[in-house]
Amino acid sequence: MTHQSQVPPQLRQHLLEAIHPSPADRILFDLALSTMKMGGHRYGAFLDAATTAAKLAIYSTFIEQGENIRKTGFLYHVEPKRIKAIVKEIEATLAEGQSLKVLNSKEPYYLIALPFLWQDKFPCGDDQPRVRIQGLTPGERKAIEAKLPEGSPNARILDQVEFNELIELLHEVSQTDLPKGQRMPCSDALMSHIKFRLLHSETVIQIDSPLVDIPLFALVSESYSPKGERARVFAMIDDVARYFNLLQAWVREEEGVLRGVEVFDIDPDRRQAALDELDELLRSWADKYHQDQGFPMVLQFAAGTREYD
Amino acid sequence: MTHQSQVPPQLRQHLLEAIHPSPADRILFDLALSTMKMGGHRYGAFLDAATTAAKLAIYSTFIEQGENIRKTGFLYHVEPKRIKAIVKEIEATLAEGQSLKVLNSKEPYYLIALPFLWQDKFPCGDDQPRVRIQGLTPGERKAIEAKLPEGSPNARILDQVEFNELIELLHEVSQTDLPKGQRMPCSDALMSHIKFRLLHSETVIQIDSPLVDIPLFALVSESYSPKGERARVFAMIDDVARYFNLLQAWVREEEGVLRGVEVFDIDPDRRQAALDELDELLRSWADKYHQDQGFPMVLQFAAGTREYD
DNA sequence: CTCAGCGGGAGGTCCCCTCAC
DNA sequence: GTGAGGGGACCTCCCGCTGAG
Repeated sequence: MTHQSQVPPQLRQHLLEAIHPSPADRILFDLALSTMKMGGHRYGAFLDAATTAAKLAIYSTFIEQGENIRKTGFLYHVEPKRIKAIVKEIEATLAEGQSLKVLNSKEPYYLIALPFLWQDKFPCGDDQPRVRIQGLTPGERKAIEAKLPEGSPNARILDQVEFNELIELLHEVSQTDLPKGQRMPCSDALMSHIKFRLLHSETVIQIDSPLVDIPLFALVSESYSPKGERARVFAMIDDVARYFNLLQAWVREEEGVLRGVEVFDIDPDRRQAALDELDELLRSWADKYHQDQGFPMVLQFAAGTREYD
Repeated sequence: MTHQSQVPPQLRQHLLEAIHPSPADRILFDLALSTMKMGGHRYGAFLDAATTAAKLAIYSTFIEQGENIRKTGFLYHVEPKRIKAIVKEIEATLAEGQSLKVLNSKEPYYLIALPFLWQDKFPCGDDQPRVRIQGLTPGERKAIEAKLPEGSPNARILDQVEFNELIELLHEVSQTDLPKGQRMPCSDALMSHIKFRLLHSETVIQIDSPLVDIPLFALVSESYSPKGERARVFAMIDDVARYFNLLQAWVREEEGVLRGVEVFDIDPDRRQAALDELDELLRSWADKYHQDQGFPMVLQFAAGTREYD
């Protein structure tokens, strides 16, 4: 997973140069990469989330325009019929909870929850055998268990059927919040997708042994995707969302908002020292003005190589 | 326009609390508001742009996976057939220029270009009459021209037909880059949308006079949407895109990247002074380390009210 | 067995129309 | 001018099936 989850900068650059996207397009592209490639969300899930965002924008305008369907329709080039359906859908959500398709926190539930549910449903003590297939000698069991890498969680090795059922269960659980109308059945295609994601991310490995005629599956990681990188990607998305929010206050010209961009060139040898100094500078500035029970503030900053001019 | 282009914070808050979106969803929502409500893009244009972004993400993975259609399909839960079509579409774009639907720079061309094209095609000298309708006495002309607000650009007042033709021309021009296959005809619905946008933003006003039996249209602004706010919205989108890019380098743990968030509380009376000091602090830090011909760097920062914890 | 291709259903984006208030 | 209907075309996201290798 690690080597693929990195976006190759040269390919990204190549694409961006050819398409010449606007800044808004670049945000969408970066967001798609973050959520789909790194986060493991489905293609359709990303599109649904974008649609939901646009629906919310329409709804907010609908309210501002005095609940005028026609005006809202003209503003965004949407049919009155559709506006009405969107408004109804959103008000249903406001009234009785989630029915809009959004990107669930961080990553799809059926991926992140798998290690926990596996260990919960198929635990395995240190001295218990991990393989529970009938008709194997202790030696044959050990041969299969020897294929597990170091540090694998204590969990039973499952056969094809058990593994499929586990995924199916996870998929069911992940949809409990959704209204009955728009639940996706756990189709073969979806099952293959989830399986592939788990194997590709090296959360699970497949063991093919000549001793058994069906493939076996073993949990080899405590969590989906490398922990450090996942945490950083999540922090990145969070930072961008908050930064976006700050800048909106700046656009509205509210009081107590500062926004700035400093463009400069630097001696590469002094770069790290400069960044360290900056870090310290900002920290001490925040400390200097911090006062308990005061007005809640946040300062965000990022510095690095300048790519767009 | 000015009062509507502001996103009402309380409604935004209400929606966000009810939906409980992930940070990625909030970015999408803010982006939808910025491009659609403030930027004037169509609903469908935003969805198309989001789809394009997801297609690019798929394509980049396709390349990384050694051009393996099936693997890519499994990773994102997309049919091989569809992958193939997407790859073909993107490679056509890479080879022979734009064919993907993106959000054109800043705002839709048919809106921002209108004031310029109007003044270009229907200029009007200071001493020339702005109304060129047959059968009006000079006094009647003056009565109509008196309805124009102060500071209106020097341009002729158009009748219904001329105005429609102008919009149609603008729409044609805005599509010259697109391949023939996916050009939208200037339908009645689209025409109404564009007209409504122009009237709503107070770029154009409609004049109904009992002296003439058809409605007249007058250009009353040099540019679509308030200039200052539009500039700030554009800067915001640009900032967010660049900030996103910086953080991706941070996620990859590249050298020479600094990322930080400072959370603190402040005495409201000292807030402005603190922000002024911070601004000066960062400026002098950048000046201190600036060196011509050095390594290109950028520092971005934003500070304001803390809303999400 | 895998793998490519084909058909179908559901739903959404577009377009246009009429009729009552 | 607004709301509430009707219609149809087209595309895309999903699914399942078949037949060649």
